[in-house]
Amino acid sequence: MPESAIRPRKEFGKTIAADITHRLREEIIACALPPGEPLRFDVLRERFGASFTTLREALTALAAEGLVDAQEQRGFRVAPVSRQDLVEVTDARVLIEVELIRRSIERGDDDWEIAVISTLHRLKRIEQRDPEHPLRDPEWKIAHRQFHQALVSACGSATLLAIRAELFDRAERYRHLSANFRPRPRDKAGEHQAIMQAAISRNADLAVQLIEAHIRSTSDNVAKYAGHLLDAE
Amino acid sequence: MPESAIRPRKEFGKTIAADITHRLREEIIACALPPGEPLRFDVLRERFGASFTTLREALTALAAEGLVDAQEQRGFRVAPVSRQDLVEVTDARVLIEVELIRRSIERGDDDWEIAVISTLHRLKRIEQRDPEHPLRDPEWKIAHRQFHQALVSACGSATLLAIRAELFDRAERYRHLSANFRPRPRDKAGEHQAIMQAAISRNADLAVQLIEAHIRSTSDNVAKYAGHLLDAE
DNA sequence: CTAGACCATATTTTCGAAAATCATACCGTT
DNA sequence: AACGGTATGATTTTCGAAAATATGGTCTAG
Repeated sequence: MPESAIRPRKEFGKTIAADITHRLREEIIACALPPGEPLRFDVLRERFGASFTTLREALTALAAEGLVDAQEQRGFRVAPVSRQDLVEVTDARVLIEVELIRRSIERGDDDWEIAVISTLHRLKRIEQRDPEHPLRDPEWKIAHRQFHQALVSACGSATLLAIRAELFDRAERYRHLSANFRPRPRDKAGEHQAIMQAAISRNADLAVQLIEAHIRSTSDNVAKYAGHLLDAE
Repeated sequence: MPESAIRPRKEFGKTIAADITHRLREEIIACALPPGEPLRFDVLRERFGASFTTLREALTALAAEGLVDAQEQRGFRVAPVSRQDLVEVTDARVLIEVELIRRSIERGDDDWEIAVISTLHRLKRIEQRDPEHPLRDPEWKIAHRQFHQALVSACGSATLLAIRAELFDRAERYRHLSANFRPRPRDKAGEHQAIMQAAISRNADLAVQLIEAHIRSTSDNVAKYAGHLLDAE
């Protein structure tokens, strides 16, 4: 297969549809496709090199995740943003993440501790490299996601983890939205370190308190520096 | 349009895909399509009279809801059931529903009270008609769903309501699974009445306690009477 | 000048054929 | 007999044309 060796067509999944779902998700989260933007098939077809129906499948999946808004007979658009939605997402994240942290701290074994410690370690390494604009570094984004994922990974519920992951994605889009206007990243490194320590030392109450503050302060920052974008919709 | 006047093709949505998504969801929840059943396109094509790609879109949407299991390159199947999944769904429902009941009781206005009272009234009316096998009566199912929906409808978060709705659907499938083996329905009418009264009188702690017991006892019944089906998978 | 009907165009939605992939049975070799 | 490779049929996945629907502009009647 000479062609696929040059530029593999399917990078993330076995099917083209799964691949495009993944790429579209990334672009929407990163606000490369801005909120509210109409997703016309002609444009998508050229950009992603797939047919109508394949794109349709991807958009349908993303609509179920809340990243795309399907308007029957009138196509799709990137899910709009709003203050209300930001509040709801933040709120839902706190409710669920707090519970999952508690369960993970209660049930986590050695592997869990190792995962928490090592993902934080990697995150800090990457931050040292370029501490200015972490959100623009794809590696930082992945490492950040993996650290937070590791924290709750021992909760024992795949169902709640899936819900948590969707909410995390939706929240990350808001972080990107405000990244261009935020003067300077606040001290996330310190917060992550404190959360890790509370978790590893099995201090559930403290970990929960820190996580909630972490989620809410991020959200507050978005509202503060991207407020004008939230009202415009 | 003579043909569509005879048998309208799209009953639930403007698009055929949305319509089929709806119909497939109903059949899966009702276990007309049994858990684990392979969903082959030839069969679906004949049964629903739609083309490959339209069916694919519907299946993709249901996969995101957790009612269908997509196995890349090897098609779709009805999501399997298991003890573990039942426990997770029950558990997640309690976590979320309890919170939403609290918020609804705190925020609910007159319209909310009226909705709770009237949906329960309708439910009781239907139960009087045929108290034996409520789950086999489509009207009872709708009324039951609407009562529980009304209870949490004033919570103020569309995001959490959407998550709740998905979990409700997944739980309802388990109820259907055990319905054929359960000797007799327990006293749901009384439970619903008590929940309504606690909610209307703004007794949040009591309402929460009753709802949790309601959800857990339903789940326990499923495990008790459909246990053999859960282990077989 | 406004409201409504009508046409032309743009866009989405649906379809079935064609390509890609998987599962199975068969065959030859060890 | 066990194993590995290969051909065959079944099934999924993808494609672009065709149908259905929405959009926007023009004309006419009131």
